[in-house]
Amino acid sequence: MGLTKTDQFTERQNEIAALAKAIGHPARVAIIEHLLKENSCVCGSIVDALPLAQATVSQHLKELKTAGIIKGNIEGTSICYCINDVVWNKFKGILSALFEEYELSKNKCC
Amino acid sequence: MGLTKTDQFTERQNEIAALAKAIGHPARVAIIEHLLKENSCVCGSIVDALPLAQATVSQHLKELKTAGIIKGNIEGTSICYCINDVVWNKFKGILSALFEEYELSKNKCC
DNA sequence: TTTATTTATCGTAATATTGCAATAAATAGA
DNA sequence: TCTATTTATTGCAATATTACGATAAATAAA
Repeated sequence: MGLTKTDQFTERQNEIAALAKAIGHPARVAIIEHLLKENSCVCGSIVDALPLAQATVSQHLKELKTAGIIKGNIEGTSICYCINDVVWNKFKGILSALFEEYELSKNKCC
Repeated sequence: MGLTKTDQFTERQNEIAALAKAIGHPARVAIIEHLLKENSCVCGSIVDALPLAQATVSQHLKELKTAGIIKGNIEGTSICYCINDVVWNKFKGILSALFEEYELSKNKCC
């Protein structure tokens, strides 16, 4: 119990869920927004921008990285984070398709 | 500890996170997909379509309802569930804006 | 080499989520 | 009223998430 039955769902369902879950926390949304806005995406600037401890931010960055949404490049002592183009576009595509399905469905019963 | 600092983030960040979190589980993605596909959206048909116990499905439905993504109409002994048009479109809009921001950002540094 | 800077990891506590069986609640129909 | 059907809720166990201080690891600079 307490364990999601991943193998019982389709790959697409698990994929959407994993990506959505990754941005399912305000801190991680804030990180994404920051990466979209700022020129610099050095880890430290993200930590400064968030109202959380460095360790906590690092943990959120790790989750986004695990989901594939962001990637980091080592730059001396610091790390430059940014959105992962491929995954981000895939995410966009998958969600667009989902929203598109809704437009096409005419069976609104309530 | 262990409690998300909701008040430290913007309304938009919390909004995106809450909606994303709601579809951040394969079972709930499956429910959404089912509602998009099926004519009937009676609760029982959703339970039959998912590889989970009735109580578990009911719990997932409650979460989607709490997030506002779906709504249910009582129809005799059963309940007819469907996507909440207003919230779904809002979700679409918010995410489209987020993806749009990425298109416009030219500061890909890694 | 030593020190400072930057980021990741560990350990821990509090809380949340997932899942199910059992049971309750609510209504339709006999 | 009694029974069957349908959905929600309760109670519980297992696991996951969130948060932070302390500390480790890795590199730059003195």
